[in-house]
Amino acid sequence: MEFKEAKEKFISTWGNLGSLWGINKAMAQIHALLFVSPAPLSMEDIMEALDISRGNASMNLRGLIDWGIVYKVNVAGERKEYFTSEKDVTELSRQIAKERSRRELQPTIKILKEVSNIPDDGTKATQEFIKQTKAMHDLADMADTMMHRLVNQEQNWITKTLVKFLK
Amino acid sequence: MEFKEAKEKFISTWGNLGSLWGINKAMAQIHALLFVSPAPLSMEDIMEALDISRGNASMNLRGLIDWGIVYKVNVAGERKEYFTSEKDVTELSRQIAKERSRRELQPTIKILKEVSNIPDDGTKATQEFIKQTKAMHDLADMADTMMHRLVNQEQNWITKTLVKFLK
DNA sequence: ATAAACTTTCAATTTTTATTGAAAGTTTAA
DNA sequence: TTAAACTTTCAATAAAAATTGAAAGTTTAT
Repeated sequence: MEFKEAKEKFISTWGNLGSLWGINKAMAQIHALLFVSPAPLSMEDIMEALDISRGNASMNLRGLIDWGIVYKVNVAGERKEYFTSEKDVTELSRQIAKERSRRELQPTIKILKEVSNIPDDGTKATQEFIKQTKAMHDLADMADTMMHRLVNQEQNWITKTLVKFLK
Repeated sequence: MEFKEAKEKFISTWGNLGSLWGINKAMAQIHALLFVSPAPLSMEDIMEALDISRGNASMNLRGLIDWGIVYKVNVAGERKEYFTSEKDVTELSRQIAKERSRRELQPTIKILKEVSNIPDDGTKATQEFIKQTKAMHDLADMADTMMHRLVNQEQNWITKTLVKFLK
């Protein structure tokens, strides 16, 4: 396999995989393209490389910036904006974990807490509901705490934890 | 909040959250419904509770069975099939981790290995591509190994690991 | 064997989501 | 200050995904 083919394969795979972390195809593909580019790219570059419209490129770049994994950069002597992605996979993971916790996990935990707090009216249906939603709440809460450990404190929590289990 | 309202809220929240683990709304809602039901439900029950068609119920129940988190059960003296979900949240997590590894992570790792193995032609673009896809491969491989620890060996790997970090 | 009870399949349709492209908006250089 | 260079917005459109419902398929009781 040659470079060009491999690059296309990587970008397309990453695009289809976007759903794994909750983003659309174009967004994931832009990220993939920037992730393997040695230098920042302009919007034109991205539009051309992925064959997408200006509007699409603009909106999805903003989305990636909101996720905190793509940055605007100024290239000396150039008027237009250039973009580059977070290159370090550990930092990338941390950023994604942080955002998913904020966007999905925390709102879910809040709702689980609410619904599991209804009064026990003594019926089987209610009792099962409370028991199950409480269990789910505790699980989600644990997962969220893990993610925060990952994101905040020790930079290399992943590495430390993994080293212990991987060898 | 009363039981009925709480139940609706839980089912609807879970439905919208389906995308978090890569399943559609109806599928996630069926799972939520079964998860909090004290007794197994028939297809009729599910269709009525969620206001969905027979075809929809049938296909999504199969999907959930394929995920290994919903089971068919026979109710004595009844001809039709009844369905129940995995009730234990730990087992549920294990099953989902196992399936996601098989469906998404492993195919991705294979492709990352392939594309990062192209010959180094000495250009900057190729060198960056190899470096970045290798880093991504290693990360994905670590994540997959973690998931396997979770799924195979120790039943309570999560608990053990978490207890260490959570207090 | 047959018919009632039940489940699955899948083409047609609806709904949701992503994408386009051109107008409006913004910034910069002269 | 103005016009060229560039970016954003958003209504219209296209593409993708989910849903329906009825016909076909299967199982079971008699």
